[in-house]
Amino acid sequence: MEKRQAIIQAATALFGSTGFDGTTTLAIANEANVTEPLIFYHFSGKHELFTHILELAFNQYFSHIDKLPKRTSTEFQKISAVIDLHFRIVDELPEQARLIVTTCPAKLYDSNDICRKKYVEARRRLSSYINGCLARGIKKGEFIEFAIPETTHMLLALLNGLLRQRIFQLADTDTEGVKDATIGFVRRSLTGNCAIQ
Amino acid sequence: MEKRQAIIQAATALFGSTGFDGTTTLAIANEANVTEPLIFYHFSGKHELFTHILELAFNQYFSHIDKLPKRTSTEFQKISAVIDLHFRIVDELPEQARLIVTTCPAKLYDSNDICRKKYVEARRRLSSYINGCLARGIKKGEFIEFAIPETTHMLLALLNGLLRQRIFQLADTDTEGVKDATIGFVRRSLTGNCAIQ
Amino acid sequence: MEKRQAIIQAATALFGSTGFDGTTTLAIANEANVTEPLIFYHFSGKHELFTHILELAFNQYFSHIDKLPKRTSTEFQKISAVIDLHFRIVDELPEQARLIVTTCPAKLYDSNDICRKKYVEARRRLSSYINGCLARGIKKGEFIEFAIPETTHMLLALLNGLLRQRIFQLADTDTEGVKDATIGFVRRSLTGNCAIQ
Amino acid sequence: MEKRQAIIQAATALFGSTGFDGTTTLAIANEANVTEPLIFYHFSGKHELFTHILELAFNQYFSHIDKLPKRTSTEFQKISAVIDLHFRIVDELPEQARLIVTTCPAKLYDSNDICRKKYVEARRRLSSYINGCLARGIKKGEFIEFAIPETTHMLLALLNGLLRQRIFQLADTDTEGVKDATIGFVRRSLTGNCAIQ
DNA sequence: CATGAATGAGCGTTCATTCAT
DNA sequence: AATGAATGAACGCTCATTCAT
Repeated sequence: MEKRQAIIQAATALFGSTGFDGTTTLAIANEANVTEPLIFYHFSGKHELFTHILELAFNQYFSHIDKLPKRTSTEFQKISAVIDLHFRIVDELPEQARLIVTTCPAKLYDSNDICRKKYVEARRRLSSYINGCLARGIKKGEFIEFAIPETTHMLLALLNGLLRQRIFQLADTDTEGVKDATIGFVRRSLTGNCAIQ
Repeated sequence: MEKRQAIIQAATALFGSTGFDGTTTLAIANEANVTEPLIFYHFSGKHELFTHILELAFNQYFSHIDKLPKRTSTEFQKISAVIDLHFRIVDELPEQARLIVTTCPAKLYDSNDICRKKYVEARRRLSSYINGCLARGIKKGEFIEFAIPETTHMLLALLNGLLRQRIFQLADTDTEGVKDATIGFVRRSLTGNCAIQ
Repeated sequence: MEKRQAIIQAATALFGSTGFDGTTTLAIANEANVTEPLIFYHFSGKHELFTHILELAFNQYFSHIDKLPKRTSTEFQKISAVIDLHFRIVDELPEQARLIVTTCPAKLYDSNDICRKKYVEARRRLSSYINGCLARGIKKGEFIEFAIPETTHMLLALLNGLLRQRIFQLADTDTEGVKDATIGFVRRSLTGNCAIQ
Repeated sequence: MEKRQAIIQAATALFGSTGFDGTTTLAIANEANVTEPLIFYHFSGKHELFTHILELAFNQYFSHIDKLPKRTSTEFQKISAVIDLHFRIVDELPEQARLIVTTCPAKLYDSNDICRKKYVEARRRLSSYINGCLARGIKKGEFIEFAIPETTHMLLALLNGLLRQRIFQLADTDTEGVKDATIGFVRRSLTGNCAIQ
């Protein structure tokens, strides 16, 4: 049964670095140190294997989202937590994060594809969390007034962009600094408290 | 000679929707209404064709970046322009934008790949532009003081995230509103002027 | 031990409907509600399983041939019995008959194949029975004079053709009528007694 | 274009001796002295190739049936011609005849299969020809009275059986003799004229 | 007896690419 | 400039069979 795990691990790594179409079942078998037909013994095909590991990856991501704080003294602590999560997740689930950002883009135009469905689901969860924070923050007077859905939308883009940057390591800037800069940046805009903390 | 153009157009569309490995030369030929060998007459192979159209796409992007204002009364006008550019470009170069965001992720781990090189180059140009704005803005007192490279890094992520969101159309939020929300959000954080304009 | 029987039954049905090469050991296992390796426990391989059930089928056919009447008042009663047998056998051994006519044709050119051997054996038995009837019938004056081996040959073809027709159900003509028509037809030709009985 | 012919010829021979499932595309390619992918260039797949050559074979058979005499002085001349055809055809179209009798049995239970359809069509044509002869022969008084559809059915079985016997060469009896014996046998039964001619 | 896991060999098929014309 | 015919290499997948348990 550990060979099944080896297949999953190998497939996650390979799909995550060369994409679905760029990865052959033979390459997966070699990477997992098993023979090719074993992949088809444990999974009904290349596509089902992909679907399986993509679901695993997204489920881990979702469970992190679900663990985001629900009660905090300030709403910004929640925003801060969601930013922090998107920095942490790259270290905690590096293979899964890579799998998602590498394989999905070539499958996002097919609205019945599992990738698209999971992407939409992830957006929905995150969007709902952030939206709630912003609405309560404004109501409480913790945040200044701004367009809530548009700001949520923009924050989602920011989180996604940051995640991708870290995964693809396109820059060499110190990451801790970027996280702090991001949190500060967002805090100033949301709260209107322009002091550098 | 117009058949060469047809090939380029077809390849851009197909690579952009199904990725490099997910697109066959036969599919390109059919889409372009030419025969397969003609692709090899005009280009030395599938990879060279891809390289060619990817360079075309990036060059158009670069020329937009180069046209970004160099002299403006405030530095924020430049920041605003670069944000605006990343909203406009999806409408002006939809096929090219789609090509880049769809095909590159599966090729970004190979540091000799054309995708990686162009990505790095794009980052370099954008980074240098924004970095300069921030440095001058702080010096002039237009912006508050913050860590410049980290903020640049974060703004780059934001631009990239926004671009992808529009290309993949994952949400249905009104775009004009998102652009305004983004510009306002960034302005407040950079200038420390927390009034809603 | 009843699982062994289940395998034999399933294999007979499947080989008989899709042929030897068109039937997989997995399909047999599924149809028999056993696991695949059990087939190899009970039989040394797919081919041996086939050989085994083919022999069973032919042996049942042979034992019917052996039970054909040896003493009758007229020789035509024997001819009539052999015709009757080839109508009855389709109802009595439907799976076995189907197995033989479906699987053998693709194996008849290999003269060492079990199919060829059994076919030749069946011909020999039937041929010998009919040949004897005809010879004795002519001698006795019950039949008119005709070329005995050629007529035997033709009668064998007729029996085989009738058998196949019933198995494949290519026509919807009432079968009882066909049997009577056949018996009458053959009687007239053999006896020269042209009256419709 | 002659390579396409070579594929057709090789496929006809191989399908005809080892059946559809027992013949690999590689074997066909080797027999035809071409490479395997060429088969897929000329035909959309193994099955389409099979369908194509099976249709060719049946069409040749049908055109022979269509050339059967329509006006003759006696109806029995037509019956005699149809018997003669089924002896001749094995020499004239040996590969095609072999293809049909070898490959079809394993496909006859699927009523949507091309084999079944062609078999039914062949039966229809032959049946209609023979039925007409019998009806007119009885009306004219050339034939004695018997059940027409049942006799047609039986004659069809006889023709089929004779064809198969010659193709599989199960006996070594002189063929010319069998044909004469068959024609005489059938004549006596149909006409009631019991004299050996 | 019986099975879950595993495999070597080979299957039908597709791919990017070539070449004679 | 353009194509029909052709191919070497490799693909995803299935096969009959084995073996440790």
